[in-house]
Amino acid sequence: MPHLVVVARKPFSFYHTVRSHGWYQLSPCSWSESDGILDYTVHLESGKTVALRFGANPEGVDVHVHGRTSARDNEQISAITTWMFDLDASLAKFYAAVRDEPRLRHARRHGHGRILRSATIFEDVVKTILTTNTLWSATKRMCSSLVDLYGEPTRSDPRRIAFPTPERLAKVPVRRLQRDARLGYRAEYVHALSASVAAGRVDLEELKTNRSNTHELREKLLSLKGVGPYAAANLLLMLGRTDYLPIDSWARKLVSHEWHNGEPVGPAEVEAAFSRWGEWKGLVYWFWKWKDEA
DNA sequence: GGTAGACCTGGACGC
DNA sequence: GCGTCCAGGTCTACC
Repeated sequence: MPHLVVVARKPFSFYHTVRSHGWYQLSPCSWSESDGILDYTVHLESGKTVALRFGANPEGVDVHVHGRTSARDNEQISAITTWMFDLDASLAKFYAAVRDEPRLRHARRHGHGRILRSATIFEDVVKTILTTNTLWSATKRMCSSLVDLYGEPTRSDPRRIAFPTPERLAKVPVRRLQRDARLGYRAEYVHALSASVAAGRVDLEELKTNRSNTHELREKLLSLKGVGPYAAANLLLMLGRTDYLPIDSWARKLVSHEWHNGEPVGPAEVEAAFSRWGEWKGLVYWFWKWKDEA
């Protein structure tokens, strides 16, 4: 079983990066709290599907690979690991910006600032669409259904399944996505996105290295059906762009209890609460220690 | 540009 | 167990 160590820029916390948001609960991720192990299955450019086991390492991330891989596969696995855990991220400016904020005193100590990603932007966009207008339990169910029904299993263990490729999902009729995966009206969005990516009309992976300003990137995300202001801001954060707030009902609830005595608030109040943090407001919101959890 | 209604599902609640 | 209501973002049609 090949074993890789992928080096992280310090400070880095494997645990807090995995737990940075709910992605670790979404298939094909599987997290063991007691062991501190994140299992993940991924489809490689070589056509192989491999099961990966991520764990903490003093230098960064330990990766155990189940299955035979070539040197080139291992290079891709290292790159995927670096991307998923944002190991190259430099957070010094963020820590400097929040140094005097009591509610973010924990940020540097915990290595906060990284947000767990999937191997591909396609997977993250689909998962984000599945978080909209629904309960978290339904998001988990829809995600598991997509993986179980249309994902690619590894050769050695049929229970280890990678997230379906755009090509695979593009071949599934919308009605089946609605009926079998029970995506509801989101089935149209997922199908259209998959078809566009599979046909080469939309290149999501280039967003990983896109140097455009955040506004242009946001416009590109908003052009995808099913991606609105909340989903775009969420995806921007995952892309390392921290100047938009993912304002959903949860954000409004937190801000309401933090600064408005539980009175209902709208997007304007959420914006106002974090506007002073400028380019960092997305990260500040994400890692803010709320009154209720203090 | 702003707003209302539809979209679909799961959970809570009342009967 | 069944029916009803509501919450959850985004899209489309309309003003």
